Amino acid sequence: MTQRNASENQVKIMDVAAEEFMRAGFDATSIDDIARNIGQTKGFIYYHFRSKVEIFLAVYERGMEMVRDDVAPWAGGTGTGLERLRRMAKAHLVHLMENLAYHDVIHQGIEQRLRLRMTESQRATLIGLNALRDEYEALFRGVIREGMADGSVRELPAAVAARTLLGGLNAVDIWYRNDSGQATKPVDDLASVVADVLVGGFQDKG
Amino acid sequence: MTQRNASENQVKIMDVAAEEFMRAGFDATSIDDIARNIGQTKGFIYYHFRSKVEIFLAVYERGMEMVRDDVAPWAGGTGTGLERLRRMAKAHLVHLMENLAYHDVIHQGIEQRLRLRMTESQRATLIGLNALRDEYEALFRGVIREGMADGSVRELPAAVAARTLLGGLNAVDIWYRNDSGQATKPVDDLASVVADVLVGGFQDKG
DNA sequence: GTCTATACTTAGATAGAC
DNA sequence: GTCTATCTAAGTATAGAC
Repeated sequence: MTQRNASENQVKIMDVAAEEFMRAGFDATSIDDIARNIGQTKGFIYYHFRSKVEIFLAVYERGMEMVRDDVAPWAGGTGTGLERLRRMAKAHLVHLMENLAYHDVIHQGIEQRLRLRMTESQRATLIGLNALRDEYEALFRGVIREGMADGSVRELPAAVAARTLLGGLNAVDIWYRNDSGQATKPVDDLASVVADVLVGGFQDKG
Repeated sequence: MTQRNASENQVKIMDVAAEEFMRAGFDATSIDDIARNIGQTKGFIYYHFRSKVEIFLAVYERGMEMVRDDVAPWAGGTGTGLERLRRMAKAHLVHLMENLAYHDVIHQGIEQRLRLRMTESQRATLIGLNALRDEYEALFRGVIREGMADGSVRELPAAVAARTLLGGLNAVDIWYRNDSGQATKPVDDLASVVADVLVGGFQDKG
């Protein structure tokens, strides 16, 4: 399913499924759990999706497309590579904090463990999603390289650096939800602090 | 089980279980899978552990104790707070790369999803492990604060900064294993690059 | 389109043989 | 101490009613 085609009911199922996958993990979430949380039954779910894995993949795709659409514009625009990198990092963090469940599913998807239990066609879908993910990572690699070219970013291996940055950004989904004390801190302030720590290491101090 | 008391067979089970948990995740790993990989049967496992959750918790504990024992010495010693923080980050990374499976289980444990399906006594064990984890995090917070005091680390909220750093360090376990091209790069070099990116953002540039 | 009833599979855990 | 046989529960998926 491309997200453009998703019906209203499918989106409802994805939203609830994302929350449940975050709460208990993919395996421990039953189709009945998802149905119950919508106030429907199994049959409703199976009418809209072929299997639990399909729901997971749809959530993963939807999440990736949403964050990419939010962050991609910041790769362009004015300023040095470093400045744009910081804007991208912050936009990613704000999106993550406001769509925790989707990001948690992306995180689970990246871990690739489900891959082992997929059918051939589901695996093909996952490969497509991995491409989407690579494309997103490439957005960061590109801006890092532009920063090295304009002298704002110090010399470093762009691929490793991009993964380190994205890993640090995504890891926020682990503790952000677990710490209600932190959650009261305004999203924007918290995103700034984390973005500064993570992007600061890219700066050329020469 | 405290790790001091672990028998040879228990360690063998933990080592194999950690690999399987990494490969397929906790839920999708059966006791039979673990037994088969040791060349034994279910009965062998259940003689040494009461349940699958107990194995998971034991692996989590063992992993946390191992990394703490490796990293803690670097919190002390000579140099500024920033220099010591970098040594800790690098030691953490090297340990992670050389004990991927244990770190992957720690990562799963931190996500707290299993908590929902635990007995009271297992939950109590998990709370103890969370304390161990907090203690480890405090090691980083402490050195960050020392760095702010000696002027090597810029002013920032230590708690958020420590979590951001540790999140970035731990996220390496996601891609390190998935990229055989990177894995050929010497562990030490890769650890240096990642540590520099992550700790660089702490530096006081004033 | 949605619900109910059910078939089927998998795997955690235990009892008892050896 | 380890193995084999078995009980049991849970949950995916489907068929067919409405």
